[in-house]
Amino acid sequence: MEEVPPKRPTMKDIAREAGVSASAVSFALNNRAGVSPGTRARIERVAERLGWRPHSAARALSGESAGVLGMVLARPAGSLGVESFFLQLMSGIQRALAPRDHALLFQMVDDLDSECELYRRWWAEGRVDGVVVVDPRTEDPRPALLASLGLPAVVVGGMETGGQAPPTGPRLSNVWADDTAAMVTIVRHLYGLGHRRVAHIGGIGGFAHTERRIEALRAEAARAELADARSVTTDYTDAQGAEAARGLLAQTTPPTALICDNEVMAVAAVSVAAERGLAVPRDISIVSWEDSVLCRTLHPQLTSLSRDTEEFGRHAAEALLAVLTGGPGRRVTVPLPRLIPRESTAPPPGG
Amino acid sequence: MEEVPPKRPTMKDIAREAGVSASAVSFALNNRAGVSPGTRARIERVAERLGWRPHSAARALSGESAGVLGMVLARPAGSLGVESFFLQLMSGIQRALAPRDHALLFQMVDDLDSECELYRRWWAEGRVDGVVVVDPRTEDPRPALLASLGLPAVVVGGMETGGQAPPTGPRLSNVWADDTAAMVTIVRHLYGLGHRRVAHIGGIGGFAHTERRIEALRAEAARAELADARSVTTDYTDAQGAEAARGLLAQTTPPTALICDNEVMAVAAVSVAAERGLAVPRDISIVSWEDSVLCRTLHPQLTSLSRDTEEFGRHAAEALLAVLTGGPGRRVTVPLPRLIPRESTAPPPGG
DNA sequence: TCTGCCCGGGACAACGTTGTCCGACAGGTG
DNA sequence: CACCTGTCGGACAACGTTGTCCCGGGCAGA
Repeated sequence: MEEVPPKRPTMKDIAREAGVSASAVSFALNNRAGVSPGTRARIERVAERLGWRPHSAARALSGESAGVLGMVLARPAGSLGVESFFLQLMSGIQRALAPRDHALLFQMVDDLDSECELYRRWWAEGRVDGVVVVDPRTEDPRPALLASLGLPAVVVGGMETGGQAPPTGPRLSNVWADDTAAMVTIVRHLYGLGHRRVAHIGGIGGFAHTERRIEALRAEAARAELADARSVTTDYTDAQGAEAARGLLAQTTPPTALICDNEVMAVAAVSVAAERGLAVPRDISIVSWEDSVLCRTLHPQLTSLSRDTEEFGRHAAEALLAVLTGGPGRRVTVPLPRLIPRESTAPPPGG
Repeated sequence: MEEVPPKRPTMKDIAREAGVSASAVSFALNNRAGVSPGTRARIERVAERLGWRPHSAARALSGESAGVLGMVLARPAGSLGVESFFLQLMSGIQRALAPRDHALLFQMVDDLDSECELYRRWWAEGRVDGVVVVDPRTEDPRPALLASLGLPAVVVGGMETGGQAPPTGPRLSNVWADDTAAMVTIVRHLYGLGHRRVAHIGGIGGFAHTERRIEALRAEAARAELADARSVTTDYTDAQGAEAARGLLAQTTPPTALICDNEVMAVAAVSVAAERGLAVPRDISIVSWEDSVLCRTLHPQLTSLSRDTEEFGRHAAEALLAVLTGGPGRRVTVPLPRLIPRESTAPPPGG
């Protein structure tokens, strides 16, 4: 029974022990001039011994940064997939944040409106110094909202479509992956194997990266003279992935290869193929845009696009911290993902 | 170019507009007596119009709660699986927290030591009001540490082993699932199908729930006179899951059924079976302790133990909030998970 | 009409930091 | 010996909120 309530040490405690004033302690511990080396050392020693750390609320209140970044994930209730993407992204963000003494406030909400509402609340409550915005859309209200609130942000996943100017700003950075180039890589891999009818099971329509991939497939198909390279949008779930696969494979001249925007839908597509008596990769090839344990564990192992998502998160955190310290908004492009050919892609039947 | 820096409204602003003092505003907005109904209404109207929200740091500083709960996930770098468990748990926690105006500070670290270090830091910085502790171990330093810091906590996943007293305390609650009963359910399902040689690919040794499941299998096997019901511990990854499955299936009298502590290892086990020419469920039955999209999407679909993880998270949040408001530490048992028989379990060969 | 009481509401301290200002004291110089 | 300059360090306000204290006015009872 530890009934003694442990008191966290404050600067006042340090000042008392070191025989100086509170301001001297503040100067010493913030490495500011105005304190003799001897006193500074003594103060630092006492602080160390007492295990002192600055009280985050007090620091935030006196104008310093709160030391907290926010990240909101808008997902309709109950539609949590098994994508490892977000957990890995967060892992990367935090690995960059931890040494800089910043923490991550994370919240999931149901939709975009709630997300915007939450940004307003966080701003009004002074909770966060900046936010990480994910799942950018082609028509996205968030950058404008955050700019109007003066809340620094980094958009993860790029935002431009067509020739539009990239939405960076004085307090907005942008970290993105080159989906267009990635799609070209995939299509050429399939083309090289002999495929001429390729279809794409995409993610959520209106998401910037979904639209970019659709556009990239269309352009590359036109260039390579592929027939009817169509894209279908889904909500990333296995159910809609399966439904999309069924629709595509039921056509009179079905595609010989499917590109799936995440691994969950790729697995669903494999199941649908089996259900229709099609063997992978003999009768149909399947590519997953996301690599994960799953893709390597399953049989057949899935040909996947592999990117370093943790690294992605690290870049995002760095970009946001740079904006926080007053730097200009910048645009970072992460390395192009690699295509890892495995067992699920092969020449098409009769090819 | 919005160059005007938007100012967040403070109580002072409200006081000025309403023609009262700051303390009157505080009284009115906190529903405390001492303000006439008319003045109260006027103040509330102004606050509403200005979109005022209490500044979290100021509130925290003046002795009120910070409105932040913390959750640490200790995972060795790069061992993030595709388990949807934690994301769903967090989702549930937040759904309970949001209406109570609490936020969740989330951080991932490499190991248990870093986790303890982080609790110390959070405490010293006054960052959190309480923490959610996951992955409890049989020998766990965290409850004692948190108690010594006076930091309220809820342990998710139960902690007792054997007849030990459940570690609840004045500021410690405990939300757990009855793994023993769940294991009994699984074993009886398999026994009913005719299986007499069952093995268990468990999670991380030393984790309380792993040890509980191991013990439960041993006890139930003894009762039902099953031969050699052995358990193997792993790190939850596909790699170790596969290795464990290989080891078990290579025995001279291999088991006819495998119980896997998560879905990733269950999938790995299916692959290993295929690799050895064994068909699921004809030659070997496989049960996954975790249900997810994956288990329903794969072929054969996996017989799984299904629990409402979001509900689990909600219970955890409620229990922690109860402790925060001064309630006694309590022990909550979540509903027993249901076993969902699918295609991966069937009578054993020759059974 | 005077005394006592209750109640609305204002002034002020407190929380733990940071930042500004200014006094004290040491050293060197005229 | 007096003066100036530079540095060390203390006193104090500020941040936005909550909590305590107290004052003044209205009302009831004597």
